[in-house]
Amino acid sequence: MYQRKIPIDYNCGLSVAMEVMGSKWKFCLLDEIAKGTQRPRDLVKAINGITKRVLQKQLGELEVHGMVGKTIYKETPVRVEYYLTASGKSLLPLIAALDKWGLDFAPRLESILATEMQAL
Amino acid sequence: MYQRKIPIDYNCGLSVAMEVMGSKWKFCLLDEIAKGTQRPRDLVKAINGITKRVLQKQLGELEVHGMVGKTIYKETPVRVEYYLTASGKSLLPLIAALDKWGLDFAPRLESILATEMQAL
DNA sequence: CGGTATCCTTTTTGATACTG
DNA sequence: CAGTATCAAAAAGGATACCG
Repeated sequence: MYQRKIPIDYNCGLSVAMEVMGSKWKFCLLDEIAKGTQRPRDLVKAINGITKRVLQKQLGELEVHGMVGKTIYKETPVRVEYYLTASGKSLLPLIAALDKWGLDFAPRLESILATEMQAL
Repeated sequence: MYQRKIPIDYNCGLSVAMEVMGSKWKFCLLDEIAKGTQRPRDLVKAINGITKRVLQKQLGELEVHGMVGKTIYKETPVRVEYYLTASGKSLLPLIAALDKWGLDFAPRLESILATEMQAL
């Protein structure tokens, strides 16, 4: 049975948003699918550092939460294509904003981390 | 020394954003500090489910990344107040958007999870 | 190829106690 | 009160093998 230590607070948007998107790969994943990468094997190649197992798990969660859907082509070997649902697409502006923020902040972060490493 | 399995890609905004904000409490934390909750003990009370230890760790990371700063008042017992830096404040619109998205999506998530539980 | 299961390692977390 | 350390428990992650 579905269990959570801390129940979701449906009156708190951040609580809901974190339930759905609170894993570090999910923004990347939706972004990549939106860009047209639809097949699992291509997603593994496209997203630096993700493994098959983790990808599979997060795609499954995104599917349960209604952010993505998939089409199965019964060829051999089988082909599967993921796509964004309407809910998933509604996150795209947010993802774009996050991406933009990250790009703006990148130089500062780089210098911060350089200093950190120097200190050690 | 500072170690990462997957180096940050400074050309990818999402990579940078996830490095800084990719823990599920950080959005909540910045939001709560922005609302005026500044002291660690109050943050623990205000944020449902967070523990002192985790709070401390994430505040430390946010501080290293330049999202928050703190003022130490040398009273007894000591009093510490966290505040948002300019960088931290620059995330507020994003947090607000995320919060709004979550509120909009809440009813749908609630019904999805209800169905999930029924199925088991 | 997509998906699942297994085994094992690494991280994260919770509870607790201690210091200034 | 804020912050750190310790230890045990839980969760997440990598590698691999197998099935349809």
